[in-house]
Amino acid sequence: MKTADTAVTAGGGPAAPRPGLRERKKRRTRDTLLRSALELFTEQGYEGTTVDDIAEAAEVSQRTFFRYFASKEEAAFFVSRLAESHFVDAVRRRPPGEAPLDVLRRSLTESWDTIGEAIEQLVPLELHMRFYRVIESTPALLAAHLRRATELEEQIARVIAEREGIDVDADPRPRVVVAVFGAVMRVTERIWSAGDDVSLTALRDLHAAYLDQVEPALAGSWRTD
Amino acid sequence: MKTADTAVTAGGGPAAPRPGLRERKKRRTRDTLLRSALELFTEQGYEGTTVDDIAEAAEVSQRTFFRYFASKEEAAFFVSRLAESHFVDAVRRRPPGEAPLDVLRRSLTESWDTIGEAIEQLVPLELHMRFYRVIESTPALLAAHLRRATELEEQIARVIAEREGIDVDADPRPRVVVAVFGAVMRVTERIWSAGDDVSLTALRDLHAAYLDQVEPALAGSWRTD
DNA sequence: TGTACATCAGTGAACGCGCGTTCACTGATGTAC
DNA sequence: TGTACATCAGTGAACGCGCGTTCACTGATGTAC
Repeated sequence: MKTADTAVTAGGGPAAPRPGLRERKKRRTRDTLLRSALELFTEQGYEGTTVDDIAEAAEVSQRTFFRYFASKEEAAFFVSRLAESHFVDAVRRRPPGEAPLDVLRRSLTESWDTIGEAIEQLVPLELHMRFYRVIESTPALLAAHLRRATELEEQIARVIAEREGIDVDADPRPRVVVAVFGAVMRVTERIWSAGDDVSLTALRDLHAAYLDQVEPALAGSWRTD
Repeated sequence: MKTADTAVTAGGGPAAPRPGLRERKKRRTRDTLLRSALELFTEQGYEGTTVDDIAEAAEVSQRTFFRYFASKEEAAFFVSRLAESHFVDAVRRRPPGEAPLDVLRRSLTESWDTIGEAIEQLVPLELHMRFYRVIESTPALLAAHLRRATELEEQIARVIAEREGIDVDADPRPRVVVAVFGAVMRVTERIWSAGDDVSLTALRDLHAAYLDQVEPALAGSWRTD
């Protein structure tokens, strides 16, 4: 299984020349496939949707689907990939000297501020949010999501270590702080996906509240409340 | 996909009457399947091993494999399941009043003390340790492992909440402390599996060292070292 | 503006593969008397 | 201890399914002159 070379082309790059007709057609085909996939996934479930279903909904051949996505899973996580790269970029841009945990926290806030528009270029944001809940409730997707999250964490730990000028393999702190932050993210994602409020705001609030509970949760005793 | 009714029968129960011949044969068949599976997985990889391969190695039909394990994945995680239930039992047995993080820490130490023998009843411990590294290096298995870990964490969070007499859905702390603990576990598992020392002791030491780094990692600034 | 050629997105059909299921059956173990 | 019957582990063969691949091909877009 090779990775298809469908790069996430987010807006924002410095005035890319308008792509040719062929290029625009390609992007349209890809976006149609993507939207069809997410719509079917949310309507009839991930497992209940075959690649043939998606191709048919997008009115292309199954062969064409695989030209754009190396696998069904890659299509499912295409938008997430975009969001993740936004987050990593935000981490890279934080001013030096900022405390690591604050770097993560602020990068998240920052990337959430802008990610919405970027996603809208690809598929309706509301569709993405609904699909996010499908991920949480589909064992195979949740598993893949967690594995991907682990890979992202490793990447971010390296960025943090570099910022701090330390060796990621010698000092446990970069991986630990990122793992803790990620653990809180995943707990809140799960709770959010089980709740009624599908909005991004609800997820953000939940995450902030839980992050504030890390210190109390690790405290010696909980009796003090 | 239904779960096969192959309960993990660990030793320790109060003097179970010696099972009949049929029962002993069943256990032998299951253990042979299990050992064959783990051996093949470590030798030729998880994906490189078909269910037919396993059945053939165990000298039974493929049909019989599925009588014992609902899926290939279930066989892969059979031993892990045993270890997990040991851990949960240990958590349940901690004296009341102990701080939640200490409960987790001590339960792990305690269950690691005894889990080795229990595993040996099933398959050679050394084989299990080697297979654990296969999990970490096989995307599909790592994904499944992480999903399972998440489920286990939810279960433990409920036990902790019950101990503390609080509502797991109203108070974030149980899920947060368990998630943080679990995050450290998984970071250390990954590092351990990439290293040279396959021993359980190495994993234990690494975990203890990393757990001690949680507080420093969350500290405002790292400059103080 | 027009022609000739190169590139490459999309096609259709067929295939390989392994997981997990279904069927009707055999023969060993367990139990009742 | 022996007989008759019930239970149930294991069999063999075939199948359905969907993912992802392979093949030789068509026709639209891009480019050179």
